[in-house]
Amino acid sequence: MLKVIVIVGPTAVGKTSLSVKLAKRFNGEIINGDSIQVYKGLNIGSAKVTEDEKQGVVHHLIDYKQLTDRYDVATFQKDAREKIKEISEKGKTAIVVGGTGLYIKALLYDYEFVGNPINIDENKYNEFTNEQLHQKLKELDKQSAKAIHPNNRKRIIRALVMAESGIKKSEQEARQSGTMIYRAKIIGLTMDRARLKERINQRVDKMIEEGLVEETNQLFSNYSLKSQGFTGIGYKELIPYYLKQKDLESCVENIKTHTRQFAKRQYTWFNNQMPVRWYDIEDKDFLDRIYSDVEEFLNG
RNA sequence: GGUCCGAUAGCUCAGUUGGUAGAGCAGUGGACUGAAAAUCCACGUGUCGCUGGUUCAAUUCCGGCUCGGACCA
Repeated sequence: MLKVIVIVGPTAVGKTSLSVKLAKRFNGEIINGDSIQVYKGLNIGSAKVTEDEKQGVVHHLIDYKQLTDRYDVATFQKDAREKIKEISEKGKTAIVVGGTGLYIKALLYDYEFVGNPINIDENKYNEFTNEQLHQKLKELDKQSAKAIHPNNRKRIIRALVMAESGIKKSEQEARQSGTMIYRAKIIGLTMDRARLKERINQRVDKMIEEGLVEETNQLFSNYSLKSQGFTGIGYKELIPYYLKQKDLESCVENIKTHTRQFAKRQYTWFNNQMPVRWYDIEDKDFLDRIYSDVEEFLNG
């Protein structure tokens, strides 16, 4: 099994900075594990590493998709696994860093996505209520229907489409063992929640100062507002401002709120879905502890 | 100075024909297998501004006060 170092944690906690430090110290290359930073052009709002911050460290799976491209877990899983292989073969350390829980989990575990991504035409289901769709799924894939809440329309439809195409979601999942296919050292970065909030607010204000509005105005005038990349926090909230439907202040307030809520969901995921070893960045010796733990991991 | 309106959850507000109250948002916890920065679920006790009075009982009715806001001077 290949070894991989993984850095996770809520947004704004400092994953990027740690990743570069580790890469430099342990001869590593970084693989982005973040669903929004893969997009070209989403720089300020996605808090993407700058050239300066990279300090010469090689970064993968960043800036490699057009805004209008679709992107999904399966693509990430495939591409990231390739990168881990390549980096390992060079004798270097693969460091995955990102906040997208599902992506990281699908990468590390034996999640299996068969076939090609299905184009889902949601309009096809417009005339049905949640209850009706759920009922329909119950007939085609009872297991999945049980696992998905009736109000979670998006997931019900996904499972429905899969069942109709001949691959039951529940069966696809049953084939998996639920074990990791890498030897992973999962580092979780954390800090006091109240102070993280404060930090998030400051970071959003800084993004505005650094020209997030200019960045988005540019992008919005060049790409469809429905582009997948614009579902990212920091972008979708500024669309109403771009369309002159809302004032800037309230849009910025929304960015802050959504970022906080996102951070909370990230905690829920990383606390409950993966074996994360947490390090509090406010402990004076957290870096040293990480260094020695990583060293032990790489030598062990 | 006078008149009127408002004061209820962190915020915006609803409500109680008198029997101590509930929505949205925020917040907290949780779920998560092809859009995941997405999607979804659960959780609502707060001196009902303060103070007197009427009443078996007042957040609700009456008086005074305080603080907002509007209007008149």
